[in-house]
Amino acid sequence: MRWSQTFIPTMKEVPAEAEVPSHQLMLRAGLIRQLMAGAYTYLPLGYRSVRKVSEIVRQEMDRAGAVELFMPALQPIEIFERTGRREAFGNVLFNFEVKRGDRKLHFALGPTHEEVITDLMARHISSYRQLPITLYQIQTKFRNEERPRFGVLRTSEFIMKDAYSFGSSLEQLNAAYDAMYNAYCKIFQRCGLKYLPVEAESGPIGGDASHEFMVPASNGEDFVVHCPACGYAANQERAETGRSSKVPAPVDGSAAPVKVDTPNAGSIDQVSRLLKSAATSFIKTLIYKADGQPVAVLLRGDHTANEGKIRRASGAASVELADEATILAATGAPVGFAGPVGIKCRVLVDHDVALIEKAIVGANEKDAHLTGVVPGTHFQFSETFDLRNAEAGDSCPRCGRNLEIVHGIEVGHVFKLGTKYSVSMEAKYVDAQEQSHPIIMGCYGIGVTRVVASVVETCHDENGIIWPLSIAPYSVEVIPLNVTDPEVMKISNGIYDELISSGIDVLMDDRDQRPGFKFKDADLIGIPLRVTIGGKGLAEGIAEIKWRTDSEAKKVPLADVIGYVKDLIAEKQMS
RNA sequence: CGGGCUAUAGCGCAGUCUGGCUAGCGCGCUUGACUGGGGGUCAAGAGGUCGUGGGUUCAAAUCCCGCUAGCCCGACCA
Repeated sequence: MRWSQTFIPTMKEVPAEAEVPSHQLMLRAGLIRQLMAGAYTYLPLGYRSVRKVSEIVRQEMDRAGAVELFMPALQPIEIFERTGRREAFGNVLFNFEVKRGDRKLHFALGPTHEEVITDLMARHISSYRQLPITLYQIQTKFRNEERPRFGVLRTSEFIMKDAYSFGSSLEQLNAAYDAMYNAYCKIFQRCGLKYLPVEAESGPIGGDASHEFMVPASNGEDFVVHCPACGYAANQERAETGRSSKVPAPVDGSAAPVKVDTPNAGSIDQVSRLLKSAATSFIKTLIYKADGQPVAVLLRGDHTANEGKIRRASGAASVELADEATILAATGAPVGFAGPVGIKCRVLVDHDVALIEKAIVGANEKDAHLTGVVPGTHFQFSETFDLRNAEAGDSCPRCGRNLEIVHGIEVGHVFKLGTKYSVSMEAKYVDAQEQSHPIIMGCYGIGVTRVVASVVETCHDENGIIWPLSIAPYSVEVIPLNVTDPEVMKISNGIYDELISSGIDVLMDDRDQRPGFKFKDADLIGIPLRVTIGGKGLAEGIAEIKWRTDSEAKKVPLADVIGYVKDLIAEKQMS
C-alpha cells in the first residue's frame, strides 16, 4: 500500500482526552478514532492489526478442533429471560423495542452468545454420539458499560472471539477446556503478548474451572495476585492466602474491654483518627446476609472483604451485605458500630483477626467502641477462615513465599460452565442407556480488539508503537526519502513491487515530505522493518534496513535488498 | 449511578476571574519560492453557530440558570 493512497491520519500532539499510552498512541498513529464514548472506528491501519489478530485466533481455534460459525448480534429478549440473564445483566444489556407492522418486538444486542448457541444446539443435538463439539465465532459484542474508558480497552462495542464447547461428560468438558487453554497460550504468545493465566472465580463448580488470561500492565483495571517464586497467579477475587492461625485460648484475668465514646465516628478511618490508633489494631465487623441469615464477618481493620470466600466459609449459596434493619437487629446499633462482643448472630473470623492482641471493636451501641478486646477471650470462636482479599506480602498458598499484586488487562477467559445454560435452555442428549442429560458446556472468550490495545499498551517507546511482526499492520515500510528524485523512486518502486510479489505486507511512504517527517511517522506507527532509499545510499549502491527496535540501520547492496528482507522476516517469524 | 473536571479552527491551548475594539497563539491545512537524511525556512492565505437552550446587560466566549457531550476518581463489570 502506498501511503498517499490510504488513510493514516497521524498526529503530532496527544489529544487531551487520552490518558493511557495505548489510547494516545492508537489515536496518534491513526489506528482509531472515537465516535462517542465507548465506540471507536478502526481506521485502515488499526483494522489491519485487528484482522491479523483475528486470523491468528482463527488458526489456533481451528487447530484446536473448534469450528467457526456466525450468529446474529440481534437477539430476541426472550432468550435472556429464559436463562435469567436479562436480570443478571441488567443495564449492561442493550435492549430496545421496535415496531414491525402492528406488533412490537423486543430485541437485545448480544453481550455474548450462550443463549443463542445453546438454543441452536438444543434443537440439533440429541445423542451423545454427536458430542463433543466446540463452536466459535468472531463478532462484535455489545455491552452498555456503565463507564467506558481507556480508549479501546473498555468500550460498549468490541470484537470478541467467543467459543462454546458441548460435551456429554466431565472428561469431554475437561478435554475441550484444556484444548482451549492451550490454544489461548499459543494465541497470546503469537500476538507477542506477555500474559499470565490466572485462576479466576469459578462459582459453584469450584476447582480449576476458570482461568483469566491477563496481560500485566500498569494501567490494567484488574488486580492479579502473583507469586514470582512459584508462578501461582489468581485474580484478587479468587486468590487464596497461605495464612492460617490458631484459635487463641481464653486468658483468665485479662482486663475487661473499655468502652470509649466515638460520637458520629462509624468508619475505621474516623475512629482510628479519633483514637489515634492504626487501622491494623481494629476489628472490622461486617454484617452479611448469607441465604437470608445474618452473619458477622470479622476482619482486621485495614483489610477488605472477599464475598466469594465469605460465601464458601458460610456454606451459603449467596451472600450480600446486610441492610440497615438486619444490622440493627443483629447488633442493636446503627451501621458503623457493630462488634463481636455480645453480637446476636453467627460469627466468621478471618485468620488475621485472631492475631490481634488488643483490638478496638464496635460496641454494638451507637457512638461507642470497645478497646482492649482480646480475641478468644472477650469473644469466642472455634475456627478461623480466609475471608479477605489477598494483599501484597501475604504468603503464597502454594509455596509460602511472598505474593505480589500486579495490574493486568484481561484479554481472555476460559470457563467451565457446566449445565447452567443447557438446563435452562433444555439442551439435552441421550446416553447409550437412553437416559437424558443436560449437555455439559464450557465457554471461552478472547477480546480481539482488547488484544490489539494491550499490545500497544505494552509494546511502545517514547517515539511510538513497536509492533510485533505477527500483528503489525504492515511488515515492512519502504521510505523513499525524496519522491521528486526519479532514480530514488525507480528503485523504491522496484523494491516495493518485488516485496509485494513475495507476499510481504508493505507500506511505502510515497508522500512528498522531508525525511525527518517520514522517519518520525514511521517510528510512530511502528512498522517492524524499515527500508530507506535515499540519494546518499544510492550513490553507494545501497539501501538502509533496520528493525524498529534497532538504533542503527544496516547498509545492504540494492541487489540484495529483497532477499535480505525476506530472510529477516522469515527468521523473525520462526522465532 | 455518586463525586470532580472540561467544552474557543482538524490537534494542542490562551482569552473567562475583573463583560467592551475585527476572538488570538503554536502545530496542521492551501498556494508559491527556497530547501531536502530525524516533524525545515520565508511569504501569502483558508478555516470559528466560542458545545447547546434560555436569562441578565447598552454590550456576553466572559456573569446566572438549565441541558448535552467528553474525560478523570469511585461503585459496577456473565
